[in-house]
Amino acid sequence: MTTDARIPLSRERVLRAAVELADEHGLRALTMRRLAEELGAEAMSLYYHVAKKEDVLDGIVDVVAGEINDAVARVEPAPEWKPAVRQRILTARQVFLRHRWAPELFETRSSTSTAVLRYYDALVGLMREGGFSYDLVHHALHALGSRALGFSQELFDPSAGQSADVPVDLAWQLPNLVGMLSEIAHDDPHSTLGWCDDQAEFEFGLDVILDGLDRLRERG
Amino acid sequence: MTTDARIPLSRERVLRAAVELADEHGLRALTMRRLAEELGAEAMSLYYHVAKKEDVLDGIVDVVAGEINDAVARVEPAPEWKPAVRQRILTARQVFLRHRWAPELFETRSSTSTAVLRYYDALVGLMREGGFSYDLVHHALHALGSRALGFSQELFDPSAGQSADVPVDLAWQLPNLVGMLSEIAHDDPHSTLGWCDDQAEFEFGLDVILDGLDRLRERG
DNA sequence: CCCGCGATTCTTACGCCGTAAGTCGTACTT
DNA sequence: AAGTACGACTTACGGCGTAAGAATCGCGGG
Repeated sequence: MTTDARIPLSRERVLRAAVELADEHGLRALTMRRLAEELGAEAMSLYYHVAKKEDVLDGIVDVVAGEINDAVARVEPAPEWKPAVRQRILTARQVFLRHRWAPELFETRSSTSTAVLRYYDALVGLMREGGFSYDLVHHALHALGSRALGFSQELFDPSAGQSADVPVDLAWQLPNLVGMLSEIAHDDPHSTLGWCDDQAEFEFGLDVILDGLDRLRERG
Repeated sequence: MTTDARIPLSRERVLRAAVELADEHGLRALTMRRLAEELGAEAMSLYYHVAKKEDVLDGIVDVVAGEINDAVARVEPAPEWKPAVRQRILTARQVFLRHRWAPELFETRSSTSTAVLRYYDALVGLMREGGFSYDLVHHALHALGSRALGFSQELFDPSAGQSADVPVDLAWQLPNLVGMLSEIAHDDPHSTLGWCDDQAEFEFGLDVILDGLDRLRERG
């Protein structure tokens, strides 16, 4: 369909098509049949190159993590740990902006892709060089959570919680939220991601954590 | 099945059974047919009380958020904002420990449950009383992310990445990770949750953020 | 040239899933 | 006693992941 049927299938081709399909139509649209169709093949043919659908999902996580590693490899290293880590994470984030379906997938995979491990390894190295103990690095990774990889799931969309779709009687029970949102509303430009999860908010949260970690590092 | 078939179905009974089913067998096991079976009914009978499966998922998120609100309502308020917020979040966390499937669901729902809104409203109120501007509260909620509700998804399980399941040749490429994990391994007691996401790590990350926010608040 | 054989792809089929459409029993109203 | 409306049930459809086996392709040796 998308490409010539002459080209034989291969694990790599399947995974690339899967990423493309998810990019264009979302994770829900990524079914074995649809994926096969996109490759000009039948669903069962994919199973020669891929164990099961879970394998495809693990695979595209690895593909995205590979893109991240490629991207961070191209940035020149900063001298201090904090800008270095910050830069690295923001660069990784760019990849997630190209693959909006990826965060959900990264968070639900149980096995960890080797590309992700390589990413974390380099991050640990950066912090070690910056004077962190292994123990503090470990805590830091937990504190950063998904932010270490460049994304943060937003649990609720404040801009969607505005007066429009919340019934008035409920809004009366939410004085603080309503107050906050009415004050926020008018200075909010369009964001990088759709919601309120824009670049500025991500960087704010990231800096709060990095600054906190830096203080803990100084105290030794 | 679980309860007497005499009791008529109702939205509430359906949702309660759904929570119970997810608690016992995971989200994957929560299908309309299985849920009906658990209630001693047929799958299609549920649709009189519930619009569609998505409605069930939204519903059980609301049920869990309700449990959270009940739980936090029972804690006596602390005088200062930081222990108050901290206590509130750790109390909410207890509820997620009873419903391990809930984080995944909370993060993938698009519409926000009213119970969740009420939870956030109270949290905003606490921080406002503590001297936060609306603007800083807004940033704070983004910085906390899912931690505001009491959970944090772990992207990779460091303890699973130990020598056992990572091939040796790969391990050689991950010197920093291997170093960190070998040092961490022996002082790690059993955790509250299964993985490394134990109570201590959650509290560490939470305190890093709360301390950072406090400093920003002081600076006005 | 053709033949066999392994590598790759396709066909068919099964058991799940969510749910649309229509039927049936029962209890209350009049 | 008949009508009615609510609540549960039956049947059926299309889509999913994938098990099992048949068909096809490409290529090296007789």
